[in-house]
Amino acid sequence: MQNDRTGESLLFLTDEQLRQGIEAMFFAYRGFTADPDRILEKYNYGRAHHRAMHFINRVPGTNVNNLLKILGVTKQSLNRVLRTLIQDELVTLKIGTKDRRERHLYLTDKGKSLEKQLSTAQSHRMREAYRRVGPDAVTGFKKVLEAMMDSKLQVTYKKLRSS
Amino acid sequence: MQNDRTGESLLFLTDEQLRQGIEAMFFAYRGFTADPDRILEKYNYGRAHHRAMHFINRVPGTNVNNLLKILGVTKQSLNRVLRTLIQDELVTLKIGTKDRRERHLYLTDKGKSLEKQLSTAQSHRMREAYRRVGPDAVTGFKKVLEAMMDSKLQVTYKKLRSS
DNA sequence: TATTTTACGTCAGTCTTGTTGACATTCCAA
DNA sequence: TTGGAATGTCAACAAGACTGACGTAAAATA
Repeated sequence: MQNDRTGESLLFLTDEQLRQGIEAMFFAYRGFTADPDRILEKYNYGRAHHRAMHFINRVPGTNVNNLLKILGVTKQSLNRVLRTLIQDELVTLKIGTKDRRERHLYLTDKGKSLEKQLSTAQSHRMREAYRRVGPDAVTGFKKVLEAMMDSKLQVTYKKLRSS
Repeated sequence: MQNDRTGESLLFLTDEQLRQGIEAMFFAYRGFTADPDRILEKYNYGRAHHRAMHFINRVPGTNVNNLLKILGVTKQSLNRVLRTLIQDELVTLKIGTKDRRERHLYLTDKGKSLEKQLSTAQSHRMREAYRRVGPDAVTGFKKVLEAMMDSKLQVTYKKLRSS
């Protein structure tokens, strides 16, 4: 309805600009997932498999609980995905030595190969986008995204950065 | 594995930085949808309903085909959502006067009210993020998102901006 | 040592949201 | 007048999320 000019330093922010940001997120996320989705389809996997593989690759030897926290799904949901990945020999389990209740997850060579394919496709689009807009825009991009996360996820995100 | 320094102007882009961007998108999208999701749950609606309402609000009187292009789903999938929104009197149909096959979609007052609730919640988070990072970061944020869209969606996005 | 808690797996059932395929209706335009 | 476009709808299916309940092994603790 009206421009929203409540705060002192917010003068540059109109409802229209916020709405544009919302729509940009919506459309960009479609692009973000489009390339991996096409590859996954060929193997009869979905985004859930991609996400699991991504973070197992990122944090090799992670236990199930930790992965659950990162992904934000239930164990039943993750388990279904993990089971097929293990059956297909993309992921292996190792029982913890210190705490034998824990299962540590690793990508096999086959798993690493598919993960590489997926991340290459996804990175390619991001690299192209970065190249077109320049480094300053990239800095801003990441800052806004980080500020949009729930605080718990922000912690998770930062932990991953420093690992 | 190794730093990726293939192109001339890409020296600033490492695999690690790209991966951070990917993870930032993943985590931020969770934040992006979290607040509306909580509201939708109370009404027994899902994200699909939110998206439909958002764009019907944005382009009042749009026909079904146009909405399908924006949303990128099948008509059967959209129809299910649309049917419940019409039953619940959040959306109304008007048969086209020029082409009577077309159905033009509008939000009712009730629909506008819920849409407002949802967009307020979503905007609030984005406004906060913007406030924290400052205007330059916001510009970069939008630039990168736009560059990440499929070219067809980029056109759609720009059309919405100028409408 | 006995009990409780934790980590994990699994079975069963449900929901949302997406898909394909087929078919009917309305109606514009050639 | 007829072909094709815009739309609605029925049916069937799948991915991927959820809840709830139950089981097992192992660690932690009382």
